[in-house]
Formats: sequence, structure tokens, C-alpha cells
Amino acid sequence: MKNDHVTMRDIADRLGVSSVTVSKALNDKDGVSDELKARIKEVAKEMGYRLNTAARAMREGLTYNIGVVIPEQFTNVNHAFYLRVYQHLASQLESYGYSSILHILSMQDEEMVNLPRIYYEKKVDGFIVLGQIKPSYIEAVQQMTVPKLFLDFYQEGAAVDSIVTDNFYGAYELTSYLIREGHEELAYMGNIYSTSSIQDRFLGFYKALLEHRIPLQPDWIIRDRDDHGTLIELELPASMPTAFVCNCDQVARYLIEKLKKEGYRVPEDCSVVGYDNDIFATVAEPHLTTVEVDMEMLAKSAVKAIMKKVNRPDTTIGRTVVQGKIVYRDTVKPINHPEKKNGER
Amino acid sequence: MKNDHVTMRDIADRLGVSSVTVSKALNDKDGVSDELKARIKEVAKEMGYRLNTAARAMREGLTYNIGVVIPEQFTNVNHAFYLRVYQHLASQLESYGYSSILHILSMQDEEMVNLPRIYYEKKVDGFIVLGQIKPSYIEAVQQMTVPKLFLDFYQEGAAVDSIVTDNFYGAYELTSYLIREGHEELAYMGNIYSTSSIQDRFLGFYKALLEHRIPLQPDWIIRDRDDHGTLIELELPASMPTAFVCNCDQVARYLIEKLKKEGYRVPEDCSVVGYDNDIFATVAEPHLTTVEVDMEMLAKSAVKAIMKKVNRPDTTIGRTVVQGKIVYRDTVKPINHPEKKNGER
DNA sequence: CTGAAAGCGCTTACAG
DNA sequence: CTGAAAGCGCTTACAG
Repeated sequence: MKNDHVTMRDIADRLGVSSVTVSKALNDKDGVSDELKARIKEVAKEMGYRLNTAARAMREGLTYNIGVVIPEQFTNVNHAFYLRVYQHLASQLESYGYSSILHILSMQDEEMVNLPRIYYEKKVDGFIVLGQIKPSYIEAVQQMTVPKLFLDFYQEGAAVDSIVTDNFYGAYELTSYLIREGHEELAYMGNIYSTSSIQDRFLGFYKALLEHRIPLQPDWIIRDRDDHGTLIELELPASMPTAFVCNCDQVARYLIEKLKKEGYRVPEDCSVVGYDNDIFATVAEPHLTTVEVDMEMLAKSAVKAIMKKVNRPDTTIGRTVVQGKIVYRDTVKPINHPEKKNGER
Repeated sequence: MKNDHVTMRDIADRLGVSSVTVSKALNDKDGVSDELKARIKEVAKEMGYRLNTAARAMREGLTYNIGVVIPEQFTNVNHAFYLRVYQHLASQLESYGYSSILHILSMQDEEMVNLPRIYYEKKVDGFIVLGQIKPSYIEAVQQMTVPKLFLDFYQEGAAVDSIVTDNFYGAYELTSYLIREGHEELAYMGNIYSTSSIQDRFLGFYKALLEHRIPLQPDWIIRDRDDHGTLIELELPASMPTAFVCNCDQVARYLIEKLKKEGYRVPEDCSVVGYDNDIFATVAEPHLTTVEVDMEMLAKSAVKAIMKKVNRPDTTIGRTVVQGKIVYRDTVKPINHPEKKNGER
């Protein structure tokens, strides 16, 4: 006997108790005998009772929803990435009794600085904003009178609570790995003036070089895109390195194709590593050694933070960093330096 | 002066009117002078008023939310597709004053037949379910006492309201195009026992052949995956066709790689077409001629249907079909038959 | 252990 | 054109 308009009172009437008692029982609160509680739950199920969240929301002033904002202006590839992040966020939120509402921010709304309607309709208790968005929009987000948190976003100076992946350290570890494998002639591929994450990855790369006193060759910093982010024709350097560290998998794959065309074998003649472990990592032939962000960790931290902020709105968490891990595949070949004295490095 | 707890009454008090009048003004209802209405809206904005949807929801019995369910068990590629569908759904829903809540159905929940929590918490007025899901889950969805609609799903016998893309007609058109370009030796690539959409595409292919009295060669129906859907090693037929119609872009790309390895040039020696226009269509080299679903149309039909069902729960729409369109790229070469008499076909 | 009362913020009749 | 009253379904004090 399913009815869509079963309320607590209906259950109460059926059992000859009050709706207060039903509420207590269904919420596992004190003040109801175990016996009655069990009976109430049984009848609730039988009658197909479903909680009316709207009523609870009005009473408590909480919607038990978090808005997740993803800017549209990402390629399909990143879409897949962000969708997986969303999935992790949703499942983390669920463990707090929360649901998540995905809002895809259209380029137009971003441009016009239109905040999500769910904000104006008080449909959420807070926002998690993913990815890089325009400063003007960030500012508007900051003006919202609800808790908010930025994910995978970094902007100098902006005093925002954010959780970012550790681009710097990831690239550092990946480069260090190459060096441990004997590579000393290393190029970085990416427009280092383009985005903050490309920059950070470059700096991690550079740090690994510095640590091993390997000089940074200007010729081996290779542009992969123009300043608008559109990929450009790659130019191989006059003198070739033994390994390329690419700022992302897509470019790594692109480079591999280029290398093959020019007659280089990967990894025999030339090692290549990517970053992100997205679809291009396995589209590339051979499959890329790359870095993957620990997405579950990312989501866990984010949800924990936003929950804290919902409960105590004055909480600030600052900038939190989540580490990645290297995924070893088939694009790195060890190099031996038999001519070198042992332990020279 | 932003305050997060501004209510209609606050606005009313400020202006010395009643909250009823404020409600009417903000909802553009009759019964308020234009002058007062304007003034109320002004003050509302000034005070940073945001509608409390929960209160409206309780009153009206509508949440103005639609749940969109996407099964997790899809590859990254399909994820991108479904995310775009979601995006279109969301923007269509917005035009009805609705928000959308994305629920990604985990494989575990699908297996255990756990309905989304948003259902049990009455957070949505209806559901749109995307993609192919297990019969047991479908059945549970059918039991839900809210309107629901299936998208891109088809199951024989299930009396569900669904909107599907026209696999049959799309493949028919694509194949007809090849035939118009002079191809008469055509192979279909796909396990025709695997999924309903692969089957339908095959049948569309077959219909085009029938129409032109081109015999169907059993050797030219080539398996691309096992019955679990995992791609297998492709085997080229002993005698080669002039064109391959592949059931999806991913396999088309896979085939092109294979052909290249075996020394065939695409499209010079062999034309290839895909289906879906997903990322593989442009990852493939050369870029694929393929079929794209009219996603906006799909979303528009879906939202229109679910809105109708929300307003009149007894509405049924049955099975609605949305057409696709061919995207012309670089994998088809016209064939001339100079030996043929003019107009023979 | 159980329940009557009040209130969350809105909207819909209805009365003036 | 404007407003007082009632009610949507719940939960939180409070009283018994």
C-alpha cells in the first residue's frame, strides 16, 4: 500500500501515538521505548513513508545539500576528470547525510557573473567550486553568504579556502624518478606562462634538477600551447634530451606521435612522462608513465572542510595540498652510465 | 547590508506592508500596485533577500528539483557524453524553474538495488535515468511513486517512458551515404549480440544494404568485443570490403590502427565510419566521419516529458525517438565505377 | 516514556 | 489594491 503523501501524523494516527513520538523514533532520538520505536519504523516502511526534507529544512535551516560548481569551459578530457571528482564528493557527502547538486557553470554565466540559481533559492548549505574560474566570478562567489570552498584552484592573493593538488611536488617526484633512472638530459614541455599548474609542475621539475645539480637548459623548456591554451605545433630541440617531462598527458601523447614521426622510438631513444593520468595516458602508445592525483583523498578533505564550515561558518582552512602518486607504465627507459665512476652522482 | 536570514516578513516590516504583499510582489502576482511591487523588489535586492525554497516546497508540495541518475559503470568516454547530456538537461530544466540533482549510481547500489537517497528524502519531483541499467534496478525505479523517465535506454517489454536516440535510422543514413559515394562492399563491425544499440545500428546498416539490393556477407559482420563488452583483437576478413561501418568511434579508431599496421591507407584503400562522435572520433587519425546525436533535442524532449509528468502524473509518453546527424570528416573516399553504365544503380 | 504547543517561511484562498 | 488566517510537515523545547 504505497501512498505518496504519507506523513508522520499518518503513522502516528495508525498507531494511536503522537507525531512527536514518530519523529523521535524515526530519528533514533531518546524518549521512545525500543519496542514502540521498532513498531513505528515497521509501520513507516509498510506505509512507504518518505521523509519530507523540505519540512526539516525549514525547521532546521539546513537543506542538507551542497552545491558543486564545475565550469563548462573544460575539454571533454577534464570533464571526465571532474565528473570523477564529483562522484567522490557525492559519496563523501552522503556519509554526512548530505546530497550534492551539480551546477555546471556555463561560459556565459561565468562571463556575466551570474551566480547559480540554487544559491538564490537557498537550495544548498554551501558550495564547492572546482577548477580555475575568472577572478570576477571568484569575487562574486566570495560575496555569497554561505560557506564555500575551492577545489583544484589557486590564485595568488585571493584569501580563499582551497584544496589543491600538489603539482609542484608531483612533478618533483616524477623528475626525481627519471634522474634515479639515470636521465640527466631532461626537457620540460609546457608553456610556463600559461597556467598556474603548468608553472608549478615546471618548478617541481626544476627543483629536482637543482637538487642533482643538473643545469636547466633554456632550449629544453619547450612551448606546447599559446597563451590562450590552444596547443601549437611542437618543435623538437636541436640537441635532444634523453627524457621529456610533459605538463600533461595530452601533450605527452602528442609529443610521442611527433617523436615517432621523426623516427625516434619511445622509450628506447627517448623517455616521455605525462601528468594527470587521464584518458590520453592510455590512448598514447606506449602507455604513459604519469602522475595521478589521489582523488578520494581530495574529495575527503574537501567534504570534511565544507562540513566544518557549514557547522561553524567562521572556520577557515586556508590552502590545503593533496598529494599525487606516480603511475608507472611503459614510456621510461633506464639509462646506464658505465663510463661514470660509481657513486659520482 | 547582507544578512543571510532576511525573510519576506523582514522586507514587509521595513516597508510597513504585510508579508502577503511581499510574496505577491516577488512572484509577480496580481494584487499589488506596480509602484509598490517595484519598491518591494528594490528593497529585497538591497537587503540581499533569497527565497527559502524549502518553505515554498512544503507549501506547494513541489521541490522544483529533478534527479538525474547516471550509472557509474560507464567508461570515461561515455562519462563525457553523459556529462554533456546532464548539462543540457540542467539548462533545459532551468527554463522551467527547476534545478537538477545529479546522482551517480554506483555499481554496488545498482547491484543491491538501492534507490537514491534523494528519493527517500523527497528532494526531487521526478527522475530522469540515463543509460542502460540492470532489469532489477529498472523495476525498483518503476516502483517509485514519482514521475520517471528513461533516457538512451531501451528494454523490450518494459512499459517505461523513454527517450532514445535513433540508432537504427542513424546507421541507415550513414550507410546510405557510403553507398551514394559508390561503396558496395561494406562490412559492419560490432558484436551484434552484445547490446541493443549495436544491434539497432547493425539493422540500420542492413536496411541500407537491402534497399540497394546489396547482399549481406556473413564474413563482413565482424566481432569487435566479447559478450561482456570487452574489446577483442580485431580480425580483418580474408577478402576486404571497401568500407567498414563501425558500431562506435572507439572501435573505428581501433580498426584504423589495425588497418594501418597491415599496410592499408585510410581512406585511400579503405573507408571507415564510426558512431557517437565522441573523443575517439578526433583522436583517430584521420578524423572520423561519424554520427552525432542531437543532444539538445534529446534533452529538450526529456525535460518537456518529465515536466508534463510532474504536472499530470498519469501522463505516459511511451518510447520517443530522437534523430542524429552525420558529421563529415576524413575517413570516407568516394569510389568511381567507370565500368558501370550510367544510372545503373 | 509520551505528547501539546509553537514555530520554521512561505503561499493560497478569502475577506475587506 | 492590501492583509489576517490557515496550513504545508517537521522538530525542539517543555510539561507531565
